[in-house]
Amino acid sequence: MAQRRPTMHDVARAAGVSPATVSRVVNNERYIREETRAAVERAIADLGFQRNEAARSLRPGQNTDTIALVIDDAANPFWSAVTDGAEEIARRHQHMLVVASTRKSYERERDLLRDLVLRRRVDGLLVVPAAHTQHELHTELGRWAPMVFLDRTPSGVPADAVVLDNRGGTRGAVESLIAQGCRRIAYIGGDPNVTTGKHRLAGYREALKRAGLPYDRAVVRLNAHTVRDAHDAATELLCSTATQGIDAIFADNNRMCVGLLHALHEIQPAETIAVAAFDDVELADLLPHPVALVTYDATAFGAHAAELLFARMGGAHGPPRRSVHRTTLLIRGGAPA
Amino acid sequence: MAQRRPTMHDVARAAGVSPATVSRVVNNERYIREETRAAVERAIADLGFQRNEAARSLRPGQNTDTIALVIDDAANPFWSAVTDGAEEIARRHQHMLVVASTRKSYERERDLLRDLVLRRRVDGLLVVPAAHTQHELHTELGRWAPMVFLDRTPSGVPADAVVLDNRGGTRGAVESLIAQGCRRIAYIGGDPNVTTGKHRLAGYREALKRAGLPYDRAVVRLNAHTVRDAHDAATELLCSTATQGIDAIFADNNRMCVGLLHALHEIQPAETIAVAAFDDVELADLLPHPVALVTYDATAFGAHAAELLFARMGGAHGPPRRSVHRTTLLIRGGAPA
DNA sequence: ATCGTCTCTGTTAACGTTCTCTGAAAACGT
DNA sequence: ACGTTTTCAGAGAACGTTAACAGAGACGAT
Repeated sequence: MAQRRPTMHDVARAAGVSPATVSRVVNNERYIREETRAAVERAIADLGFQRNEAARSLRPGQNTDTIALVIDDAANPFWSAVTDGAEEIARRHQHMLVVASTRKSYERERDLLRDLVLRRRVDGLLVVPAAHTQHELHTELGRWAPMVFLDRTPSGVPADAVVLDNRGGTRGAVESLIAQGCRRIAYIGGDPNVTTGKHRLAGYREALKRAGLPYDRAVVRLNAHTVRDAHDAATELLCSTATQGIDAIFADNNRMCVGLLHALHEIQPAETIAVAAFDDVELADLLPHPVALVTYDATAFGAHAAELLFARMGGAHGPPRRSVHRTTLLIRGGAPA
Repeated sequence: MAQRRPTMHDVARAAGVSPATVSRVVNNERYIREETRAAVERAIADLGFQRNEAARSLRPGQNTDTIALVIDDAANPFWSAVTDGAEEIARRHQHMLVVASTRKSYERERDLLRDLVLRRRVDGLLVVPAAHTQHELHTELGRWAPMVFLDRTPSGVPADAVVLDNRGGTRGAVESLIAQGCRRIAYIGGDPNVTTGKHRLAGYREALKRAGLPYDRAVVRLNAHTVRDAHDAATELLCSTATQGIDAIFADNNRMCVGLLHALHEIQPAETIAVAAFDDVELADLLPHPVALVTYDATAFGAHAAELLFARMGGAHGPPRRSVHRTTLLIRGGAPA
C-alpha cells in the first residue's frame, strides 16, 4: 500500500536531533532538555509518527505489550463477558488482547499456543486448556511467557489458575432440587475429563450422597458437546422407558441447559421436570417454568484472571495460586402468578 | 524469563549452513538441494525453532499475518458468532485475529485504530465504526491497511462494507405486526445516528406509511444503549398515560429486546402487547408469548466480511463493494399449546 | 586549577529476519 | 570444446528501534 510510514529517523531529521534522542522522548527518559523534547514532540505530531512495535520488540528484553486469551469455543456467549473483563484489564495496562479459539481441538490448542508464544511473542497467556492435558507443552511455553489457566486447570502444570466453584455450585443446585422433593435427578454433561466437568459431576454425586439418594449411571449422560447433543440426550432421557421416573435434570453448562430446555419444550412431559444448570442464561428468567441456575460474575471472572496474569508479568514470585470464584444459586423463571 | 529462544542462526549452525539458507527453507523457496532442506528441517525440529514474526515483519513489504476485528461492545453476545466466523476465515488464511472493543467510545476507536494500523501494523481491519464519523481517520488508515466495515457504514469512506438488510428486515417485522392487527406500534432504539439505527427506524416508518398508519414521535424512544436503558424506556412506554393504546413494540436490536421483554414480564400489562425485534435472542423460542425476530446467520456474516477483507489484502481492485446480508423473519415463542 | 557529578545528546552496534549480490558448480545446447 | 542457462548456497546489508558508550558542557566542592 503506497509510501512509507514515518520512522524515528524522519522525526529526528525534522526536529534536527538524532534518532536516539527521539527514542528518549518517546520513552519518556530523563535528561532531555525541555526545548528538545518540545521540538521532537512537534515533529512527531506533524508527521503523525507512531513507533513501530515490531522493531521495538525485536530488541532483547523488550515485550510486545500483547496478551492472548485462548478459549475453546468462540461461539459460546459465556466468553463474551469473560473477554470483556479481560480486555478491560489489558487496556488498563496498555496491552492489547488477542482472542483465539481452539474449537476444542487438541492440535489446534498446541499450534495456537506455540504460535502465540514463540512466533508472535505475546507477553502472557490466559488459557482455557483443552481436555487432553498437554503437560510438557504448557510447561515449556510457560518458560517464555507467564500463563494463567482460566475456568479449567490442567494437572501438573505449576501455573496460576482461576476457576469457579464447580463442585460447590453444582452441589448447591442439586440440593435445591432435592429440597423441593426431587428424588430421581438426571444429569447431562459435557466432557467428564476436563476439570469443570469432573468437579460438577462430583458435586452432583456429593449432593445425592448426602441426601441418601443412589447414584444411577443410567440417568447420567456425558460427552455432549453442542446444544444439539444436549437436546438429543435430554430427549432420550425423557422418552426412554429405561429412564422413567425422572423428576429433575441438571445441565452441566449453558449449552447443555439450552439444549435441555428445548427438549423439554418440545416434549412437554406429563409430570413436571425440575431443571437446574451451571452458568447463567439470558432470558431464563422469563421462562414459564422455574430454573435453578448456578450463576457468577463472568466479567469479574475474566478481569480477575487478567489481573493475576499482569501480576506475574510484573514479576510477582511465589507458588502458583488457585483462585476460586464463588457462585450464586438463582431461581430464574416461573412466571410470578 | 530465562534463556534465549532459538534463532535462524542457531538452526544454521546446527545444520551446518548459513542463515540465509535456513530462511530459504522456512519460506519454501526454490533452488534448495533436497539434502540441505532435510538437514535444516531436522535442525528446526530438534531445536523447536519458530520464526520470530517481529523480525520478519520488520523487513519492508512484509506483513504481520494479523487482522483485527474492532467491535463496539464485547459484552454483546451478537459478536460471539460474528467473531467465530471471522476467526475461522482468518485461520484458513493463516492469519491471527485480534479482537478489540471500543466500548462505544469515539476516542477509543481512534486510539485503537491508530494503534492497530500504525504501531502493530495489522494487515487488515474489520471495523464496526462508532457513531461519530471519523472520515479523515478511516481514509488515512485505509492507505496502510485495507478496511472492511462491518454492520455499519461510515459515510464518505471508500471501503467495502458488509451490512444486514436493516431497513427491509425491520419493515418486514413491523408489517407482520400490522398484519396481525396492531395499530399503535412503539419503537425502542439505540443511537439513531449510526446507519443500523437509522435504517431500522426508516424501515419502521416505511411499514407504517405503507399501511397508512401515522408516525407518532411520542411512542418512539431512541438513544437507549444498554439493556437497562431499554427496560426503562419500555416501562415508561407501558405505564405513561401519554402513551396509552400501544398494542405492539419493536426493539431495535437484541439488547433492546431483552430489556423490553423484562419490562413486559414485570408489568404484565392487561392488554397483550405484540413484540418484534431485530437480531435473534437465544431462548426466545421458549418464551410464553410470541416474538417476531429479524434473524440472520451471524457466523456467515462475520465470515463473509473476513473473506472480503482477504480479497482486498490479496490485491483485489475495483470500486468499494457493499454487501447486504439477507434477514429472515421468524416467529419465536408462544408455547404451541 | 582539579576533580567529580550531573545533565544532555550523538555514535554505534546490536536484535532476527529477508533480500540483493555474487559466485561456484552442474546441466544443456551448439 | 565452448558459452549459456539453471541450480544451489554464502556474504552482507538492510528494516526501525533501543542500549551501551562516549563526550561535552555546567556546576559545585576541594
